Formats: sequence, structure tokens, C-alpha cells
Amino acid sequence: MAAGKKEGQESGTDTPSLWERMERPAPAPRTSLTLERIAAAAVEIADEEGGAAVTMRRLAEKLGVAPMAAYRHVNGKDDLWALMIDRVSRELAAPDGATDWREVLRSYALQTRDLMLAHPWMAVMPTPVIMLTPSRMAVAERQLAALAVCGLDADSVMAAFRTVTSFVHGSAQTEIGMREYQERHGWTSGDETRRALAPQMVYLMSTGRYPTYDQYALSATRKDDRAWEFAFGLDCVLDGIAQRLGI
Amino acid sequence: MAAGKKEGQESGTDTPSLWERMERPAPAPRTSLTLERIAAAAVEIADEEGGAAVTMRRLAEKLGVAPMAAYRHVNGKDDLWALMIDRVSRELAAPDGATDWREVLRSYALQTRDLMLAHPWMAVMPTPVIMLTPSRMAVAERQLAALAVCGLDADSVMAAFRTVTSFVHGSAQTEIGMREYQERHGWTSGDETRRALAPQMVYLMSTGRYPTYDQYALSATRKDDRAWEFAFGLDCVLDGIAQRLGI
DNA sequence: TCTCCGGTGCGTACAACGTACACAGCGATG
DNA sequence: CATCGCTGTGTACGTTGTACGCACCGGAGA
Repeated sequence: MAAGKKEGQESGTDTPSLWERMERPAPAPRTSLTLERIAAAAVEIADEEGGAAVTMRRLAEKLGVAPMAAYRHVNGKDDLWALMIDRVSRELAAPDGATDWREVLRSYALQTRDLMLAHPWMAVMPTPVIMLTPSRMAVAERQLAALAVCGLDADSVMAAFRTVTSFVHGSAQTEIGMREYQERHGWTSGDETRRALAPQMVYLMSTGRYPTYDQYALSATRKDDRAWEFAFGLDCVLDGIAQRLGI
Repeated sequence: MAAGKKEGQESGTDTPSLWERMERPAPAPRTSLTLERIAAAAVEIADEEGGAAVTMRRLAEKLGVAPMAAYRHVNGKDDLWALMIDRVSRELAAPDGATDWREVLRSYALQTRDLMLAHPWMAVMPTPVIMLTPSRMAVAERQLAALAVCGLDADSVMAAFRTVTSFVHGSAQTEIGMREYQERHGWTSGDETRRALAPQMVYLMSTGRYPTYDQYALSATRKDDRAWEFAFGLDCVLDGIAQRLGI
């Protein structure tokens, strides 16, 4: 990455905590740069040019400002990523009127997958930062509240919530990884990918060590239908939770 | 990251496919560098100094060789990562004697979590590369074979397999992310983390927008028992699959 | 035996990265 | 009018991935 030390910077312990600063409107004079503008610009870059294109220099260029300017507002790239995650996560809408825990969790899961597919750079974000942003916490709050009404103990509620979240993230991440791998090589379909990948696979398959893999990977008919696969997995997870917790 | 272009490098389409090259013993004369040695050194660095420490220069230093030497054997960092993933994944052992699909999948899931926790750098690897390595495919093969004997259609087999895999990866990744976030700040326990994180959380919580989150996160007693949480989630997923597929 | 030649490893070099640090300008406040 | 704190600027350093050309060696063909 880069030089210098970063330990103990702690993302604003003495300064008023990024999120607090974000919500008070325009505290200082001559403020052309705001957390809002910074977040918006960064997300725009990431969406248009990929997550790797979000560099402090490119961001400054987009903001029409010197490379170091943004550092007055964010502690570094970690803060910037948190800002970006928070911004796009605001799109996640509470399912209107749904009170059933299953409906709520399912809705958020599907929305989260869509969101991550729409902003693939979310897949490579450091996970802990994902949890501590206002809009992510609002999502968690809504899901925990939906589970809370079932009369479960706290541990079960947290475990159920995290189980679904883990599946959603793992699933979306895999899907995005595959997609980017394809796009990086210019393949546009699953079949084309398999054809292009053949030279790399041919040796492995020719060893005859993966007969089942070979057979199933070829004979599956919905193997490129990720949406179906995701929904299937999600329903399995929800089924399992319902059964195991008796709700 | 770095300069230059990388599109279309394709990781060895004309050359004999990394994995093929890895298995033939010592093809060329004066070969002091081998894929085995490279992989071993890279893994050692990653385990001891973290995944970010695996740079081509550090690798060369460990191998007692010039910075560019390894490029004769791997196409770049992508290949190196694939090599590393493959190497540590060889530790995954087929559960001896188990024929029940559930036992097989469960065993691999638990082993995979352990493996990822033992080699946390696995969490940040690009996912597609994870699937196309010999030892990962051997793991997939074993699991698919276990599912195959249940008489399911190919799509169900693949979906079930990928559902579990997604959960395992998402879960382990989250856990590793949290752990590294803690370690980066020198916190050693969940309580210490919560205390240290308080300044950042205090504003968010003081808004009163996350009452359920607040309540449950505090009252849960096993919230730091990740192994239990993982096992719970895993059993939910397996329950759901069994129920939905009728196996 | 001498000559090539393909596979290895080395050295240099470059563009781009994150960010530390000192400085400059402005608005509100005394 | 002087002062202060915050905002944006400029320069600079150390580190990254890797392109490119050269040097060397061991075995094959003459």
C-alpha cells in the first residue's frame, strides 16, 4: 500500500466522529468540500471506473481540488470507504408494512444483493467498517427489531441476523468476483467463460480427479442463473433458522 | 496499486497452465526457483507478517533472489495468490469414512473456517481464483460427490454446495475482518473493543435510532463466541437444505 | 569440440500509490 | 486592526507492481 504508520489513528476519537460531523450542516466558513461531496464523488468514481480507481488523487481531481485537500475531512482511505458504503447503503429501504421477520430479512437480503451488484466495489471493502456506518446500522436495527418480536433470547436474535448477513455477503461477493473475473477478460456469458477457461481447466480435468465436478458443472441447467441460486440459498437459510429457532 | 496494463494477461493460456507446470517435477536446468518454493515462501510471509506483506520484493528477499526473478514462474500477483490458496487448501482433509452428505459438508465447512482463521490473508483473496485451484476443486469434488448420492438433479446439487460455501466464506470473512480490525488497534477482547469503539458509537447510539441494536448487542451473552455462532449458522443452513431438498 | 539457443535470473526504471508536513489564505472574533 | 482556527495547497518520501533489456548457463546440433 503505502508508507508511514497508521496504527492508533482510530478514525476520529478526539475529533467528533465522522458521522457526527456529517450530520451537522456547514459548521465552518468557506467550506467548499463537505463529507457529502466527498462521498458522492468517490462513489461516482467507483461506480464508473471501478473500486480500484478511487485514489486520493483521482478523488481530488474529480472534486477540482488539490490531492491533499480531502485529508482535512477524512482520516484516510478507511474513512473514505466507510463514507462510500454508508452513502450507497441509504438506498436500502425498509419493506413497507411487513412485520413478519422472514419477510423483512428476505427483503433486505435481496436488496443487499442488488445493491452490491450495482456497486461491485462494495465486495472488496473491509468488512468491519461495513457494520459501523449509520445506514448499515439502520438496516441491522430494522432486522433485529423484526426478530425481536418473536420472543427469542438475545443470542438467537443476533445469531440469526448474522447468519443471514454472512450468507448474503459471501454469496454476493462470490458472484461479483466471478463477474469481474469474466469482465476483466472480456467474456460476456457463462458459456463463453467456460470456453475461454477451458485451456486452464483442461489439464485439471484431464487428470480425471474431478469426475463429479465435471459431470454436474456441465449438466446443471441453471448454473448461470445467479439470482435463482441466491434465492434458493436464501430460502434454505431462512428455513433453517425458522426450524431451529421454532419461529 | 501499480502501473501498467494487465488486461488480457490470462494467467497462462499459451504456457502450460500453472497447475500443469506445478506437477511436473523439475523441467528446466539450473532451476533453483520452483513454484513449490515460491508458494511456500509467500505463504510463510503472509502467515508471519500478514497478507499485505506479500510483495514481490519481500518474496524475492525471502527466496534470496532478485525482485524480478519470480516473474519467470508466475504471471503476476494473481498467480501468486492462486498458488498460495492452493497450497494451504491442501490441508483440508476429507472426513474419513463419512458418507452422509451432511457430515461431509459440515466437516469441510468447519475445516475451512479453521483454515481461514489460521491464514487470515485468505479472506481478502479475489474469490474466483479460489475456485480454480486443484486442491479447492478436490474439496468441491468431494462435496459434490457426497451430494450426488442423494439422487438430486444437478442444479440442486450445485445450489446446495454453493449455498454452504457462500455462508462459510461470508462468515469467516466477517470474523477475520473483525479480528483484524481489533488487532490493528490492539484490542484483545470483545469487551475491550466495545469500550474502545464507544467514542465512535456514542454519537450514533445517542441519536436513539437503534434501540433494538443497542439492547441486543449489549444483552447477548455469546456475542463473542464466534465458533458457536458459526456452528449455529451452519446447522441452520444445512437444516434448510435438507428440508428444502427433502434429503 | 565449438557453437548456438532457450530458459533463468538480474538490474534498472517508471508511473502511481497513500500520506506526512509545512505553508498560505480566508472568516469570524477579540 | 490584530489574532486565531480552519481550509485548501505544494512538495516530498517511501513503497508498490511490473515492463524491458541484458547476462548467464547447460544441453543440443554442427
